[in-house]
Amino acid sequence: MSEPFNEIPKQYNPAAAQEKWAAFWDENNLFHSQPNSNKKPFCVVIPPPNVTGALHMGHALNNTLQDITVRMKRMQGFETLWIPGVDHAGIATQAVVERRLLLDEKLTRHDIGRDALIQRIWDWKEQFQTRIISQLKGMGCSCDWSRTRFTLDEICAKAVRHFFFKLFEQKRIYRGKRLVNWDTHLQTAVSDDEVCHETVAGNFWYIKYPVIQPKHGEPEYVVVATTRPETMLGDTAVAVHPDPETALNKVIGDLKKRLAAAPEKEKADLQKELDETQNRLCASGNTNSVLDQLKTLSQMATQGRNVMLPLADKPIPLIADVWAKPEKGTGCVKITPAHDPNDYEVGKRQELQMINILNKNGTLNENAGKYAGLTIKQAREKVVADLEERGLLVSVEERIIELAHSDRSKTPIEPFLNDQWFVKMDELAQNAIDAVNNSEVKIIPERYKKGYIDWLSEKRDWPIGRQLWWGHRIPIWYCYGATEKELQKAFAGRNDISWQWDSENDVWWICSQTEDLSEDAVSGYKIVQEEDVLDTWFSSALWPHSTLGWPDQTPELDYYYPTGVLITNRDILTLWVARMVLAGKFNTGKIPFYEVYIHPKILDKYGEGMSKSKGNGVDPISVITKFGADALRFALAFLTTENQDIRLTLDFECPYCETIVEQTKKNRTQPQIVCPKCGVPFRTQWAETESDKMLTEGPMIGERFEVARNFCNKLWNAARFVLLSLQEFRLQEPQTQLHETGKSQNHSEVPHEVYFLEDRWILSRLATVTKNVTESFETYRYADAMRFLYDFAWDEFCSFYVEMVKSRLANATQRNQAQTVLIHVLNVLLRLLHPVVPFVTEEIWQRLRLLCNNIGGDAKSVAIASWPVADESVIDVEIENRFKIFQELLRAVRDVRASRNVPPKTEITFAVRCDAATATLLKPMEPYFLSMAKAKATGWGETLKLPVLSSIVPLAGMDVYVDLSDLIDVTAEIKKLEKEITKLDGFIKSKESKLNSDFINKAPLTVVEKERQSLAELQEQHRSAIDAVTKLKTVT
RNA sequence: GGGCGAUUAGCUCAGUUGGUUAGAGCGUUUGGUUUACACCCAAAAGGUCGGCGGUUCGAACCCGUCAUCGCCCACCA
Repeated sequence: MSEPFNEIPKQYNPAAAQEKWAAFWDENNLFHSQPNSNKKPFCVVIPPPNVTGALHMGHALNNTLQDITVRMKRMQGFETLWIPGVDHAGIATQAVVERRLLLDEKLTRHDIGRDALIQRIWDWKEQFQTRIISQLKGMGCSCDWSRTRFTLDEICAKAVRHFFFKLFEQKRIYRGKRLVNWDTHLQTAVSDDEVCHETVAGNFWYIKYPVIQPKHGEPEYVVVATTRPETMLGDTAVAVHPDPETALNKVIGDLKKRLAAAPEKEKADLQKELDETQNRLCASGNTNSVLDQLKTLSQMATQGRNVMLPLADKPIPLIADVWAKPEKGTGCVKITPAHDPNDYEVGKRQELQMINILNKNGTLNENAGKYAGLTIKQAREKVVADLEERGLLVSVEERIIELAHSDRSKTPIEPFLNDQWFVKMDELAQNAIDAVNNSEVKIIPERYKKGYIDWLSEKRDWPIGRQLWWGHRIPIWYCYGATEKELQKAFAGRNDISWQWDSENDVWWICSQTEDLSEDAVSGYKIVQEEDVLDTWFSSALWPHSTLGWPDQTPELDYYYPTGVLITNRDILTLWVARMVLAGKFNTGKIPFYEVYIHPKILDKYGEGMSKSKGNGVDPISVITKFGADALRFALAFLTTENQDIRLTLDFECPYCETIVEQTKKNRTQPQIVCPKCGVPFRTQWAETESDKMLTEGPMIGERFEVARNFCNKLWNAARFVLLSLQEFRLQEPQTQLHETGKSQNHSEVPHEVYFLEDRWILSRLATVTKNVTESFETYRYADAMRFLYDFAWDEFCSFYVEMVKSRLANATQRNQAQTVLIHVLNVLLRLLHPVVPFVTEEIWQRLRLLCNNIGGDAKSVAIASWPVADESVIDVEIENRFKIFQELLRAVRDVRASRNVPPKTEITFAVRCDAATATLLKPMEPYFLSMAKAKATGWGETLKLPVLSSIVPLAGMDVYVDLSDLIDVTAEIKKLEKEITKLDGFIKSKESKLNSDFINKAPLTVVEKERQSLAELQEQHRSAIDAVTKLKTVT
């Protein structure tokens, strides 16, 4: 120990403890785990953070909760393994690196090529993996760092290959067309999550499509409406509802129902909508009703009639499809299967041609005829102009439309038809549904189960390809022209190669389970690998078993799998959790984890989620620097309740003058902020330029972290008190083995009389708290556990037990026993707190261990000391109730002191009128009234010689008379008592009426009895208050 | 449009299966350097539990409904 004991600082120094104990745990390999047949396994896999950037408070929460569970399990004697790692996060990571490339060097990925880009992403990944791991270590996470994995490393790659190969062999993988969100600027597909909808001013064009050879009574045109006229070049049909009358009537019926049930506010709008829809049924003047027109068109559609697609000048079919809603627009809709997701579905149903009119860079391609080469915007203008010229434009409406934009490039998204690899979900999804439905996998809180089941129940096939460079490349090679015999010959004797014939494209798909194939693997033909990479979730779906070595039957897989619990965020319950369950079942036949705990979301002070794009994310290290890792963890755990998200109000603090600079939406993304008070600029976490980085960083502060920091310091000081006492008076041979294992195993053998009331009280409370804390942590009720610990440590241990034990420590004959209990309680408390505040507890525990040798058994760290087990035999309700009376009395006396402004050094005297039993109980506590309230008791019991001038506090079952002699203000006393009497009157009246009602017949007997007793007590209090007033009045 | 959650003291939140007078921290007020702690101690003030209706002997809690806020999913020719 570097510090001599007599120099225990008054304030806990988190930075020093963090550094020292992190190194100590590391050197002693405490968190390394290996299969051990003598112990039960407990394994947790980290939700691998994306290597896109540094961790924020959301991660801090996630990992704090995991570490709490993991540390507790380890102390409970499980062979505990927490596997760390990071995720390559395909799209997101490639995008940040590309953006950086463009920003710094004005280059695109096409300029530098695939290999160079990937190299840059690896560099990025190395940088952020290092940062992330150091953040996790800084937080105190007890991961087995020797098992750190990356979703793109060889071990994970091997698992990905095996998974893919197995799916391929079982014909669960197929290739199909799919519309992707195409970012024409970045020239990449982006996921649905990376699309944001923005409202923009747009137009709604009504366009005539001429009917080819209209018969008598048939319309000459079909009018369709669109916000995207240029896409008409890719139209392959116009749709009308097959039975518009029924459909329209159904809509009208629904609207009427909604109208009847709607709140007043919405009625006007609904009525309008209903009127408009109903108008479609009626003919006006000499024109047919909308419905009649649609009926005619619907008939024409069934006859296989065509309309002329203007500008392209080619016939396209009029089709009947339910997608065309008779209540919307003109009731007819143009179908552009290659550029609209809904139209694509129609196209598939109706077997329409799908014409892609776009190039990947967002210009029109040769399918657009004379419009080829124009940008979308140019093409739109030209198309509209041409239509107008030909008289085919009916009208234009202005309209606010929601347009999908790429989150990354902020340019509009184009739905773009692409070849895509899919995994069939039917059976796989069903297995994952079953696992949750039959509670093999338990989702906590249970309400999240529904989302999981609903999502999987759609059984939508999983598109697994991404048009990216960063990721696991799809292990498929294309071979054109070869015969199956040639393939058989090329891969003779290889069971790690499988192939299928793609009849649509006349090509062989060759899938390799292990190694990459060279282009001449099939002699006489050049084979080429698929360019696309796999969806990131394809590899993270395997995380629980791939990290343990699957597909190899490693001892780890055998021992640790299925893992214990997965602790994660709610928004990846489907994308990730569901897929882990289905992949786990598919690959190993087993579920990946028994429990899934979904924790709250971290919100900022405005109630918004933290995200990189908003800039409201906060680096946990910034909080650690200011308050310490323990405070960070403590605060987060304290806020983790079952159904409330965590709102964190964080503000900047000027590093020079400590002025609080409120974080606003405006300044939260700025690299530097000028302190409004001292005028000196300081940097924030967003500092990027050299000059900004030179500034001192202003830490983020928040009330919740202060509270937590204060708690750590309180614990530190309570321990300091114990340690100082032990330094002065070394503990003699302990009377009992209370502190040996954290369990007061021998306590019940010790006669109760040996212990003082406060000893029995604190031991009873400790047992209860141990039980409560354990139960709460085991059921992921973190906030409950924290409350138990906080209240016990602060209010019961520090404010009462430590205070009361002081006099006994000064007494040589009583000292040993007091110290024994003190050490025992502290030891158990440290263990219970250790999972949450590992550093401060280790620091204290190690110091304690040096002074009393056997507090930890064999354990050299509290991290591997045994978890306390509540000894329920010491729970003593009677003692706890008695103690409550003492506390109440003490508060009453203190209150009199405080409210009468009696100087702290002035001793006061008091007497208590109570029954004999209470008197017997309280008499021995006299010294505590003296030491804790500087109040001397002059009498206890039924008959007392009472001081004449006293403040009287009526309590349940007793009255306290505090002698104030010359300090008393009789008028004020009377006033106070009269107020009390009024209050009591109210209570008594309400109780009386309650007891005169049906209550006594219907409520359970115990409740009625309780009420009766309570009334009696109130009446007694009332009586004594009246007496007191009478007495005081005689004095005046 | 579908689903989920929230609304309790000035602020941030607890509140077990319905059962005495609804709790905590911060903030506020008062008084304090009482040999662990001013990151502290002692005490006080502060709430018709979002509105309305219902069930019940009894509702912060259960049911209905309205209002406000947030999140997720789907969709918008």
